[in-house]
Amino acid sequence: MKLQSDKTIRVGILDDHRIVIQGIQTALNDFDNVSVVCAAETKEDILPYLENIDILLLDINLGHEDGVMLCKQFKDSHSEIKIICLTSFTQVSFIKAMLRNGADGYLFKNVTTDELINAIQAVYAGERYLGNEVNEELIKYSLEHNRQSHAFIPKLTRRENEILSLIIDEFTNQEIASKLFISLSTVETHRMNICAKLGAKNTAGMVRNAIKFGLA
Amino acid sequence: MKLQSDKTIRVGILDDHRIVIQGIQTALNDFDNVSVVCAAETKEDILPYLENIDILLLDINLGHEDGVMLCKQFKDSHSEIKIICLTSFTQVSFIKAMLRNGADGYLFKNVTTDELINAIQAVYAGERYLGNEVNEELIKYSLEHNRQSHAFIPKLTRRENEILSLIIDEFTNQEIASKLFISLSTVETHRMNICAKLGAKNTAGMVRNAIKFGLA
DNA sequence: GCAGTAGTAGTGGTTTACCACTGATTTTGC
DNA sequence: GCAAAATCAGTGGTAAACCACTACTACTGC
Repeated sequence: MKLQSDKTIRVGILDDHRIVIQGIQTALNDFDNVSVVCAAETKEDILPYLENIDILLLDINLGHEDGVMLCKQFKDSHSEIKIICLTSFTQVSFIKAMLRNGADGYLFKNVTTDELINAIQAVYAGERYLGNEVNEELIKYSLEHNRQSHAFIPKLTRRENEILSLIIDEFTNQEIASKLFISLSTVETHRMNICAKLGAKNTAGMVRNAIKFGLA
Repeated sequence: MKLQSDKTIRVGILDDHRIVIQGIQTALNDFDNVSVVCAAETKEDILPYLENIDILLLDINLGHEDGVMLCKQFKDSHSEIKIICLTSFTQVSFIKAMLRNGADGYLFKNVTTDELINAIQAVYAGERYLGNEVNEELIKYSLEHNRQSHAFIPKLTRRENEILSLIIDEFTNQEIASKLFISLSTVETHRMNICAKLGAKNTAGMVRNAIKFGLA
């Protein structure tokens, strides 16, 4: 299969899921003018190759590393490189963060081969490319401030996490209030909010779900 | 490449990330005796195929659907099917939940092709297979959390276990009394005894310790 | 037959959690 | 610098949990 450009586009992959790397390589294999020149699972492994690739496909969730930060670092050290974020994260906050940090494209991992190739071509040509579903997500977000989106793991605030831990450690609301130098009613308010966020009806469900979601 | 078994193992994939599906298909492509017969992104899409596959590779985070629940549903409706969880979630709570819901294997998505094949073979042969890193995670967890649990696992009576389950399922004492056709005070008595046996001071500690001791 | 355990049930409390509101102040994100 | 989120705090009430007792019955094992 032949692409418009005559020059071969050198693509690098940084993703800690080997299955994903394999999937991308297979998808791009049929295209003569795109070549996967390196695939790495960590920042250290990809660094030596950065100077020899045109486009980097970058995941956000890289085990202990943060793809959002890496995007900025790579763009700072290698300004000529184009970065397409390829991730499972559909939250608008991540899309915005990546674009703010210099990403040239954003695709969800349910991308089709066609769209992946389109994205690579567009970004290589200097355009910005967002996947169809990415655009949909952005539009949906701007229309209705959909806070919950598809957050599978509820996100608690710093204070809520603090109080949740104390609840699980068997402290009563009054004890927590004294410990944190806040009033009883404040603790009760937080407690209600935690319950709601965790989809629980009472203390039992709250603790159960907290452990289930790995928040404890 | 030839596997031990003569019969072709029919594999199905349920994952909402097409790249992942593609990666698995590629990885399994080289093996004659394993065949990916279907790949779906939603529960509805996979349902018609369940009767014709031996092993299902199942993700946990499926957009709006919950893989943990689906595992139980599939096992209930198709008891002969083997399920291997293939996911990014490394939390022990998810591993336990999947195994409790009947999963036969658990792998993280950074699995190698070799290990994926090993897992499929083992599970097809009736064994349970957990990935190396999955095992490491479980060991790490048990070292961190279960210091005393080896020494002392509280023994609850049949009735106490019954009531504990209902408490964890967010039922109030009154609701439990009605459900079991016993009086409120009986439930309260049992509840006090459970608390004492689990070394807990209140509902939060009771649920926490019940899960810690593996009673939930 | 008797001790031990499990299950049941009661009285009469006190303490805590749950809940629906409202609203102020501070911090954070664009 | 504005808007949103987070944090803090209150009223006033109901529901539920917590607690210390006692005590009957049925079953189990020696």
